[in-house]
Amino acid sequence: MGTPDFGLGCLDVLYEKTEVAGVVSQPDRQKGRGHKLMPTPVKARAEALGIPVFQPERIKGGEFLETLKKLNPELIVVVAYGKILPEYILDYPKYGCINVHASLLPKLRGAAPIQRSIMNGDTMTGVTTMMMDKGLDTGDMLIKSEIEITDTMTGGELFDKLSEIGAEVLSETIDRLKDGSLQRIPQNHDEFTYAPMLGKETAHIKWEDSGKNIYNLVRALNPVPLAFTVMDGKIFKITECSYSEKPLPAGAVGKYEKNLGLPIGCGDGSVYIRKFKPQGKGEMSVDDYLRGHTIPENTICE
RNA sequence: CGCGGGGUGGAGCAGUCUGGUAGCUCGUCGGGCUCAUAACCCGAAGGUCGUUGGUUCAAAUCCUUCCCCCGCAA
Repeated sequence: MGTPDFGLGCLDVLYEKTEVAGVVSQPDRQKGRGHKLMPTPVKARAEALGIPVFQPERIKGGEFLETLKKLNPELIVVVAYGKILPEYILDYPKYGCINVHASLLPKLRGAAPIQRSIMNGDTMTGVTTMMMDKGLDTGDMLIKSEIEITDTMTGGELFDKLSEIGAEVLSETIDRLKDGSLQRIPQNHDEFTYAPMLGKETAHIKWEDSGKNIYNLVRALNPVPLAFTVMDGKIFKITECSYSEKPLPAGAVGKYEKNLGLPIGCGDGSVYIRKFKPQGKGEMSVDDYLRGHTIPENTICE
């Protein structure tokens, strides 16, 4: 069971190592301009591999139980599916339900561990496989793999790396499940943290925050959904920046500096914007933008 | 038919409302100045104004067809 790109590597692993009875993904949603109906990435891959796909609108009710009985799985693997599984599903397979989670549990339980780890300024993260139980990412851990987060890594880069590692960890988990050497390690429930879903306001830059936090937010949300600010009523999505101690009032634009970018004041100094996406435009350097536009000093960003 | 913005030399824009010589800041190339420079001065090249049809003496500009890009939304 899975929905976004993150699950593709895992699906391939399962396809190689097991007999995949079926794939469950979220229903297709209207996406993009013109409300076009787009298949989820996992669905698209599954169809390409010739695996039957199921997209129940709700899994709590009895309808899905019918499907489950028909497929009669010995094991269910859940990778970023996006719905909470009721107990009747968790209890159904002989070998239980295994989840691939993109954090070092018990840290960052929840929906958005990848972006949150960068936003928090963490230097290490990883992937954990676990036996699912009825709590939110609270089950016993199976195999864990760590990775370093560098200072410049973006959410997208980390996403790709973790997605690779996720497939490797799942592969090992499956192997050891088969040879019976898998061991369950309970989580230390006193040390957990949450990684809540990213809402729209999460991406809105709060200029009274520290330069480092804003920098982390910008790279965590790159390439999607991108951290943004509002200047003169227009949205600017920030794609590349740095921070310094140069003092400026929070949210106020300073004088453009050729080698650094456009400074905007924050809680403990200022953030230099080097590249951004003005509303209705593609990504461009601030330098290019200023050839055709003027951003007066002391313009306030909200 | 969900709402909205846009397509003008290589880049970023102005000009469109109120039709009348294709403009700005850069970049590129050539030359000059300088110990020197991403600085400064002089000069040059480079544009079917997204596409189709129409109105007009005359269309980047007004009407029309289609294409493409993007923001919101979901």
